[in-house]
Amino acid sequence: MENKQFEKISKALSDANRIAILQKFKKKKKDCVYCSDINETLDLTQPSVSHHLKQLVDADLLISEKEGRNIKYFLNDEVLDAYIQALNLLKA
Amino acid sequence: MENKQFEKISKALSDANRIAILQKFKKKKKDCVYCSDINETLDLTQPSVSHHLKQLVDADLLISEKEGRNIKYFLNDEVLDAYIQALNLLKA
DNA sequence: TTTAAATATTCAAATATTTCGATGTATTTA
DNA sequence: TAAATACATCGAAATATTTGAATATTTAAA
Repeated sequence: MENKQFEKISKALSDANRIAILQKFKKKKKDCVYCSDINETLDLTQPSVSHHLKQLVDADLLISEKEGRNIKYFLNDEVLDAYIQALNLLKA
Repeated sequence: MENKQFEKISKALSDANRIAILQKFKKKKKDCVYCSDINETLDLTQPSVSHHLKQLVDADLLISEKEGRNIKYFLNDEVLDAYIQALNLLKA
């Protein structure tokens, strides 16, 4: 993984609200989470949530999929694994 | 690992200069790196390098040890592993 | 014990990020 | 087609981060 992508992912992970978003995937026991769910959970306005989701998508940590007027998000396990691998390489 | 610590580590990892610092540990094939080495490598003034090193130490990614008027840094593998574990938990 | 070397701290400027109100766009429903 | 719903974008304010010049501190050497 390129340093630039590593930096971008780290930045995406460096905010309490975005961490909370990612943790929703674990708690839900479903593989997708809806934008509206996140809007309800976080104590932020809709534009702020939209901004945070965009950062996660731009970092490729989340994959978004349109479903009518809703948006579904999926955790991108491949990118998460690649990030973990890059971290493991630091220990070499 | 607490979310707060996870956030702090992610933030520490979200800067190109700090990533370059961490990669010096791999490249050197030695387990410690001196402050002066990093000052020579990075294209930044000494106070800026000092600031970045402080962030890595504050996030517990680096352990610092005084040696005369020099400072030696060690990579904190335990914290790196704990961070990796927290990332793996996101996939659950 | 003065001087030099290595690193830290302070302060301010530049830049980036976060947040939200207002508004725009797309899609569904009435 | 008009209204409502879900989400995105814009613009601005508040806040945080990055950077370096100046200076302080600590330790070693002369």
